[in-house]
Amino acid sequence: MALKSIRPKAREAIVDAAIQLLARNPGASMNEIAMVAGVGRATLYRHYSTRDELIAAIFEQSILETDQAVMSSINERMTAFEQLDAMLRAVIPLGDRYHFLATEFSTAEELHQKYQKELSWLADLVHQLKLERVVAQDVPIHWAVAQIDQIVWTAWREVGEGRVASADAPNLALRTFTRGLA
Amino acid sequence: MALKSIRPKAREAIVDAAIQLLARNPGASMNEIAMVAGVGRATLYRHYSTRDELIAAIFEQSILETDQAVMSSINERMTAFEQLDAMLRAVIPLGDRYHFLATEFSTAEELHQKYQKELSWLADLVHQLKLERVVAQDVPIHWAVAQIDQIVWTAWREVGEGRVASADAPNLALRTFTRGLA
DNA sequence: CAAAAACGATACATTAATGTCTCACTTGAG
DNA sequence: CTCAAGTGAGACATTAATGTATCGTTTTTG
Repeated sequence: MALKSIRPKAREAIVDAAIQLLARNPGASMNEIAMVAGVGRATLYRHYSTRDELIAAIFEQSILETDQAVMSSINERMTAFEQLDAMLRAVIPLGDRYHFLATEFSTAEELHQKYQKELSWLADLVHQLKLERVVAQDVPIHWAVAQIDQIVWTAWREVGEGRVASADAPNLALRTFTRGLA
Repeated sequence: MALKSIRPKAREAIVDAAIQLLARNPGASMNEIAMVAGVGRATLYRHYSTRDELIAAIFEQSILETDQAVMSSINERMTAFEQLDAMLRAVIPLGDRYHFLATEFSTAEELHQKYQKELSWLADLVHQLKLERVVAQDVPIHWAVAQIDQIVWTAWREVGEGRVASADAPNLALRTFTRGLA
């Protein structure tokens, strides 16, 4: 027999599969997740002994990855507009992870705080964008944050389904955010 | 004893409760729905003998209500832009129903066709908006449709949570769609 | 007021998912 | 090669939700 499943960090495969499934369908079962991860259900439970634990891990990893992607793509000398641009380019390829955060699964306190921290970072960015007159003064912060979330998620999905080229997506997203569809 | 539950069309109360719950949490149980509807679980099953049947009913009612709301608010003499404006004003108060459609629960064939019909109506509107140069030519149709969905849903939620006045929401939505947040 | 219809409450069977456990097998490190 | 750790498969108990059925009560209708 030729190649059976190599075993390159089962945990990664599990987390990836879980993000992929749960971002689209929050009710996906442990069984489905294990199958998509190419792993036995027992193995899944060996790594994450409950569903909540798995979700918490995903949540944490999603925060980590998006945070790293964003932070390594921006620097202090950029304007807020440039940061928004860079952030979109960095985050759209991680759209599933990003959206997982936005739909906010977990109710665990510790994770909720990390999530709030991410949110307040976004709110700060929007605040800066207002100072730079990229965003109008009378736009509610929550509204702007919600728009960013949805634009990232939509961009990711459209790229994934082949309706938008991955190179075009960040431009389309940025433009939609600032100037709408006109 | 004073007033016990009057019985004004249990079906309406059930459908309303189901839309309200399922729009936010697609995994809501029949028990929760019955409780929110102020109705015994048995009564719920008397009206809708399976969960799928209930969801189909909600789906149909959501299409009906949004369709009526839109159609009675527009007419042939309006420009596409005016129709978009009227449509947003009519549909934002029905945001939960609208979003229920957008997340597309049911896989039943008949309902799927009705849904596709709604979608193609939207796509036509976007097409007209392009002719009127309200939407740029190079914006993908799916992108525009997704933006409309999300803007309606966000507007409804922000109004529901008291962060935006209901009178302001349609303006904010329309403006975000056409000119972005600038 | 009286019959019929709808209701709430409750018990029950069925199903699907969660979480636990065991056992035989594969892989990798020493 | 050998042994320990990790794995897949599957049996099993537990739990939660679904769907069915019954019974006494309330509401409606005529």
